[in-house]
Amino acid sequence: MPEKPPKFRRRAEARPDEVLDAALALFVERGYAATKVEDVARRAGVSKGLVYLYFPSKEALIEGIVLRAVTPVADRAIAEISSFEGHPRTAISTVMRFLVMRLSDPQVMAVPRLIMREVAQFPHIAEMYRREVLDRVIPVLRERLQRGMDAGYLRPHDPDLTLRSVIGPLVLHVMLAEIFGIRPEDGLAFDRLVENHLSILFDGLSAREDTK
Amino acid sequence: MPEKPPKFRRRAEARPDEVLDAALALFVERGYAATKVEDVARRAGVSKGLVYLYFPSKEALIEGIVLRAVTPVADRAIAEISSFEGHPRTAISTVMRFLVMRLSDPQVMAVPRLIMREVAQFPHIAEMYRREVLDRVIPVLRERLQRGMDAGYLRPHDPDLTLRSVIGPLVLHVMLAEIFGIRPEDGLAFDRLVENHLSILFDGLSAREDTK
Amino acid sequence: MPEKPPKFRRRAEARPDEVLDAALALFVERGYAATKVEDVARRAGVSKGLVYLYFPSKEALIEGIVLRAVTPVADRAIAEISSFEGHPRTAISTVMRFLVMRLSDPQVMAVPRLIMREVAQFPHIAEMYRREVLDRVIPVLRERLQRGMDAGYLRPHDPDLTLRSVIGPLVLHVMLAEIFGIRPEDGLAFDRLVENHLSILFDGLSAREDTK
Amino acid sequence: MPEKPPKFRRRAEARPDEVLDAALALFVERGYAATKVEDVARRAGVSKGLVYLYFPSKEALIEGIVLRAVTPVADRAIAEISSFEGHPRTAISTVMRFLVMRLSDPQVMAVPRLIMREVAQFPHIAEMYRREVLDRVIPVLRERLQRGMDAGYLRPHDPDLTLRSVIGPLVLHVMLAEIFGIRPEDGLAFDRLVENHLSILFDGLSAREDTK
DNA sequence: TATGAATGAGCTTTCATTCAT
DNA sequence: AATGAATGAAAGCTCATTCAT
Repeated sequence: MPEKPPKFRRRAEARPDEVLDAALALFVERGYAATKVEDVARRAGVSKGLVYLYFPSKEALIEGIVLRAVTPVADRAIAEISSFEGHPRTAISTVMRFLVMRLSDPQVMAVPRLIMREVAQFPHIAEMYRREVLDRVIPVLRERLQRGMDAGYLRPHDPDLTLRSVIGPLVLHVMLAEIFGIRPEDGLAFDRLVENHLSILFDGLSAREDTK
Repeated sequence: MPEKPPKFRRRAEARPDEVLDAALALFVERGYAATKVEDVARRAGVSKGLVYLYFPSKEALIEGIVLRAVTPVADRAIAEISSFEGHPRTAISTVMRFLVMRLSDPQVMAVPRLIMREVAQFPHIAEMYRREVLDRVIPVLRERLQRGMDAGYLRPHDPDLTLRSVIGPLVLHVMLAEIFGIRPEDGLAFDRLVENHLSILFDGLSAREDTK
Repeated sequence: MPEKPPKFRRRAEARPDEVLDAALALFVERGYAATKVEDVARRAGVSKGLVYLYFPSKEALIEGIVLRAVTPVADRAIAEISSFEGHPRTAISTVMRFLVMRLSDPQVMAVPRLIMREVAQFPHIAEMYRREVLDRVIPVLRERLQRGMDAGYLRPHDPDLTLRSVIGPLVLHVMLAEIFGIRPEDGLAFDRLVENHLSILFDGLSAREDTK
Repeated sequence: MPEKPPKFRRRAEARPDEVLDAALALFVERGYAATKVEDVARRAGVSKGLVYLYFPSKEALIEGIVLRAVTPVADRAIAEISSFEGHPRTAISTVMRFLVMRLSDPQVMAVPRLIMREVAQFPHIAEMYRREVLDRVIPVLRERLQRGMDAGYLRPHDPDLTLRSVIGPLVLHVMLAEIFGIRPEDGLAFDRLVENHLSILFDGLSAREDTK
């Protein structure tokens, strides 16, 4: 009778994170619905029961992933936006480049990818995301646009709608790539996207009449 | 016991459409996963078996909805974009206003709402949507931007990336509203969104140096 | 490839009862907790899913069993008690003998056996049993005792407590037999129990002083 | 950081009893099935593992509770019954009043409450209860009834069946109260129950013909 | 002694799909 | 063309029990 290997390995502190890593990988790979809790457990090298020791439900896994990943990014983005004085172009450009740099790390990109694919299914998580990210980032961004307008740097506009013009293209770019597989020939090309977008955003698409 | 005759017998050909209507309503109301085929049947006033007579699977229902709704809109948008000559601002503005007018009809809006919520779950449908809509609209739009650039109406840019700047804000606006419940105080405010966006898109956000 | 036998057999009307019969048999045999819904289905010769077509949950099976079996008996007992005039001894004796006759049918006895074993676990069912049986039988019995007392047939007593003296011995007899396996050598001996009990109940256990 | 020393260290020997106390409280509160071993541990202020050090299984907890509580009562009841000479009415009345006094202590009452609710589920425990209590008390009681009959104090009857008439009402009274929530308006009213029952038991319910 | 992280068999319930009628 | 009874695979979750520490 061969020796059975020890069943246990105590790593209480690391475990929840390991489980979350496994879940993230699988959810991105095959989607939330198609992933069984047992798969997550197997991937994390633990038993099904252990997953439920740390997370009360399968849905809590997605919640945990999003919460873990998203808050720091939001914090950073807010800090970045707020810190800059002067022309908002600098602030927005910096934040956007920072975001893009972070997103270029596939490990990091996995989360927006997941959010994009699944969040709409889970009102609970959508709400959490709104609370943790959108409700914090949007006001800061809106206020920054307002200040830029008040200071005469930006043309008059509705800041609440303008922020859709600021962020929307980035969101659509990721959606096209992740959901529909439509991306530039040289990959995600985040850098080029941002440069192209910022140029349009601030200077407009129209050829200047005086330079025409 | 005399048979109570139906007042008038529905033409059989209308049936699939009625099933699709019922499915659309329910999918939007409670989501695809939470909707049972039996619910769809009941709502359409037919039996479960009949649904399967017209559609081979539950997924085929979503497919049918998207296909039915999306192709005409794409056709129309393509025609619109292509037909305009001169400054592309006119073409893009017209298409966007047309889209927005259509989307303001809740009946029509239901479909993008559904797509937004569910399409990511179904690679099959995502692919179909890409094929039927994106692969047809994107090239036309790209080419129009290219022409505008060639003709000197538009500043130099990468048309492939620029179209994200054109469409992205609209997509984000709908997402914020539908998924996260974030919308302007006066409702969806599509008109104001489009005006604000078009102004930025073509003239930029920056105050003109010469007018400063 | 051998012919697969037809999967279906349509007997919609009989099915719920067949399922209940199977459930009753198994619950009595091995207890509620130890019986899987799948076992019930197999015993009834149907699929697991069918059970859930007629009964929303496993617990609903017990509920269904009790409800089906118990209401008619309660009805009959009430009618019996109410109908008799004169000395309540006759009424009570008749009812008790009727009950005992019914209980001697193992098919019928199965239900009290089940109630005795499981009902305490299910507040929901206990409540239903109280509502359907106890709340209907107890007032009738109490009132009968009261009338017997008013008419001078019975010595003064508290009818509410007395009915425990009337019914209790029967209950204990069944409990001893079913739960603890303690029963007279000649089996359940319901008849002898009832005669013995009725004699004590009405005439007392004490030897009459005047006959001593 | 200095260790906060426990005020006094519980003697290890008290532990099993404390665990049993916790288990009893929880089993009565929410039932055996709904109580997790971990709950018991927490309530007892020990770890889950320790419970298993003292009791080999969850079922052993119930067994321990019943065993601990029931033997002394049985012993006492047996002694009481045996000790009395003369009219068995005195013996039975005394025992019954003693029982009732004990049962009025909620701490004590908890055990019959538990037995009533759960014992039927556990053949093992039912058997133990039969062995420890019923097999010891019943013969004594039966023999006492027999002696009372032989001595001419009691009318002729079958002592084996009569003891059901003696004990049954008490059992039913507790069942109605505990399982179905049916009890006299002034609470359990054990005293009144016993007086009412003893009067019927010995003197019968019928009005004496000669006093009528 | 004492802990509590870890296990995993087991069970209820759901629902898309089938097909006899 | 139409029905709806019947199927059964599939998956989330629980919790008594174990054992490395």
